[in-house]
Parts: sequence; structure tokens; C-alpha cells
Amino acid sequence: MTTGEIDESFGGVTPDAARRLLLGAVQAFAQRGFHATTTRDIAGRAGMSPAALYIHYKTKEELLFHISRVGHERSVAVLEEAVEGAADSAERLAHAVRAFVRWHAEHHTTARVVQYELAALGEEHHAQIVVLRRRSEEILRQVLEDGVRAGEFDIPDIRGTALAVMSLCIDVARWFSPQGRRTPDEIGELYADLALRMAGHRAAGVTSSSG
Amino acid sequence: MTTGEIDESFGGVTPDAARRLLLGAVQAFAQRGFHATTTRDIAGRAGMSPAALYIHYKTKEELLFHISRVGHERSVAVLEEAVEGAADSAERLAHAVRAFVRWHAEHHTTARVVQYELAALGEEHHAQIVVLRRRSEEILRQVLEDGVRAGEFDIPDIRGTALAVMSLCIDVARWFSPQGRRTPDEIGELYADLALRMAGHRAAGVTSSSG
DNA sequence: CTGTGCGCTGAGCGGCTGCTTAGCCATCCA
DNA sequence: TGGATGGCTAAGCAGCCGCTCAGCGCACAG
Repeated sequence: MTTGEIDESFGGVTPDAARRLLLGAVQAFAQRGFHATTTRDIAGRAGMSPAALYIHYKTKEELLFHISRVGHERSVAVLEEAVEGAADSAERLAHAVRAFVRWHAEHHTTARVVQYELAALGEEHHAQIVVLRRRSEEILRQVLEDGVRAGEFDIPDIRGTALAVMSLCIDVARWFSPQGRRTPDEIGELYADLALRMAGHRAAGVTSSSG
Repeated sequence: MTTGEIDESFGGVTPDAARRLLLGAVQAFAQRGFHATTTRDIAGRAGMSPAALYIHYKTKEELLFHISRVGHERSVAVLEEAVEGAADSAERLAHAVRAFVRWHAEHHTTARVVQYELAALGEEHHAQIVVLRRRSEEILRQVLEDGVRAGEFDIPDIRGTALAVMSLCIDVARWFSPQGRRTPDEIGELYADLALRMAGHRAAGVTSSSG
């Protein structure tokens, strides 16, 4: 079972029925995809009749948009908090990757909807989400740029490397399973080290300095 | 348009109608997902009536299985060919990542079906595909293990790093677009360098020794 | 010229789709 | 006590789903 955990990202949603529908939709969308999920399935998971869905959300797509928006806002906030108050760029990068990876592992059900159901959004909603996504890319690129300028990193292609680090973190949502051999914390730790290596950080996790 | 290119992976499929159905299904599955794709859509893309599909394939799921099997076999073959005849582990890793990434970029439509529609396979078909996927993981892990043993790489967590490199390559299928600013070759080159850095290869793409 | 088989189609089956509507019932304010 | 309000449901609409089947036209063997 990959949907055993509940997602506190939507804890503040009221009324209670609207939140239950949101949680049901997250699980259903993650399991089957947006287009293949029926409103009857979502309503059933929330313990309600299909018609009740339309009291709280105008359409099925609006439900996806709410999930996508809250999910993106949450993951961007996680990134922003992570890079605050770090001593240097290396620490900022490590914190950012650790936090971003942990979010994608711990909330892999939500993260799957966030990362893989973008194409199902309506045109206008999609545009709003893209703005949020650009923000997280910029945060990461800024960390790498600062690190290069400070002489901490050695990166020939900053934009490409930022995209690759981002991509590495995002893909955690695809393969992570709570039944797997690693915890979100362990993966975050490993990936922070790998990101420092990708950034050409001199001391990055090298187990021996010269052999 | 993300489905402009045709995929030569299925060039050998006969008869012609079966191949056209396969190509139509690849495009439809990649765009909308398996569950949301209708047999009428697939048949329409192949220029045939819905009923014709069932002359060549027993069910819609069998069509997905064919795509998934051929796609996995092809990507594993690409990996195997890449690691052959390289001088050392660093070259083997670079070749492997370059080839695997290029395949996922050039055949991103097929690759999306291969990587993101596994859950739609029937139980037995899924089991067959998992065998193929394990093979590609093993190839990459072996390259890293050999490199560590030879003193070329410095990797604290070989299994985790192999998974991460794999994950990095696979995610290319999610974000790659022919309209983007990078060609499959350029991405392959960048990612080969990043993989060497992740493996702790001493000379990996460091642009200057001190600044 | 007939007969056989193959690739294919039009029509259609039972069932499910997103969404709407009419109306029920508990709650709350006057 | 009465009437309005809001959350909810049963029933249902028009249309689409995967898949089947009878039958058509064409290539080819005799």
C-alpha cells in the first residue's frame, strides 16, 4: 500500500468535507492519474455521494488545481525555509536538497500529483502553477550561482546543473516507497552529498582526501 | 507539439497495421496516460476503425505491454552496448549515462510510457517488465562497483548512488522537450560529467584547479 | 469462375462517465 | 413556532467506454 499515510499539507482546509474530498482525490489521482479517476471514486473515499463533490468544487479539474496549488506552495516554502540562515553556499545547497528530497519522499502521494498531473490542468490554472514552479528553480539556481561566485563551487553549466539537481529530487516521488529500504531522512542525507559533488564542492563527501 | 517525431524502436513490427496501432498508442498513452486513452483514439491515430485494434491485440493492456516490453528491451540494449569496450570505469560510466540519457531524450514519448505507465500493466506482465528493469540497474551498479574497486571512484553508498544516477537519467523523459534549449547530445554530455562527479571521479569536469 | 481466408468495418451491447436537479433534513434566527 | 439556510442524497441525463460480432471486399488457390 502506498497511500497509507495522511497528508498534513491539507490540514487547514475547511470545511471538513472539503478536506476529506481533497485527501481522497490526492490518493486517487496518485494511484490512477487524473483522467482515469472518477468523481464517484473521490466521493466514495470521502464517504459521500458523488453529488456532494460539486457543492465544494466546481469541477474535478478545480479539485486537481487546489491540490496542485497547495502542494506547490508547500514545496516552495520548504525550499525557502531550508536556504535561510545557512553559513555558506555549501550548507545552503545541502539544506535545500535535504529538505526538498524529504518533502518528496514523505509526501510522495501528493508529490506524484504535483509533479505528474500538470498536463491535466486547464490552461489558466496551468499558467498559475508554472509561476510557482519557476520560483523553486530560481531558488536553487541562485544557491549555485552564489556558491560559484564565492569560489565554493566549480560548475561549468549552472543552469543545467540546477535543473539536474531539481530533477534528481523530483524523481524521488516516482520511486519512493515507505516499504523501501531507506527512510526519507537517509535519502535526503545521501542526495545532499550527491548535490555537493555535482556542484564541484571540494570537500563533498570524499571519504579520503587523496587515496 | 511533443509528439512530432516518430519512434524507430518499433520499425520491425509487422504487419504494418499493427505497427501503426503501436505508434498511435505510444503517442496517446504519453499524452493522456493509459487509463484515459480510448481504443477509439488509438485506432483513429492509426487510421482504422476501433474494431481493427482487436485483430492485432487482445486488449488495450496487451498493447501497453508490447510498448513497455520493446521499450525496456531497447533501453537495456542501449546501456549494454554503451558499457562495452570502454578503457576504464570512468569511460564506462560516461558512455552509459550519455547513451541512456540520449535515449530518454530522443525517445521521450516512448520513454514516458515506459517509465510512467508501469502501474497500468497487469500483474503477470508487470512481473516480466520488472525483470528487465532490474537488469539495467545491475549494469549501472556493476560499473560503479568496478570503479570503486579499481580506485577510480570514491562512493560511500554504491547502491544508493547507482539508483540516483539511474533516476537522474529517467527523469529526462519527464521534462525533455524538442523545443527546449538543449539537444539530447548536449544533455547527455552534461549528465555524463555530473555522473562522474557523483561517483567521486577525481578529474571529473573540473574546469579549473583553483579558481 | 468458384471458394476460402484474412483484414477490416458498422452497428451495437452493457456499463460507466462528469455533472445536474429536485428535494430531504438538521440547524439556526426571529 | 415558523421559515429560511446550507450540506447532503437519490435519481438521472446525454454521452462515451472496452470490446464483440455479423458481414463485406479483396487477394489468391483450384
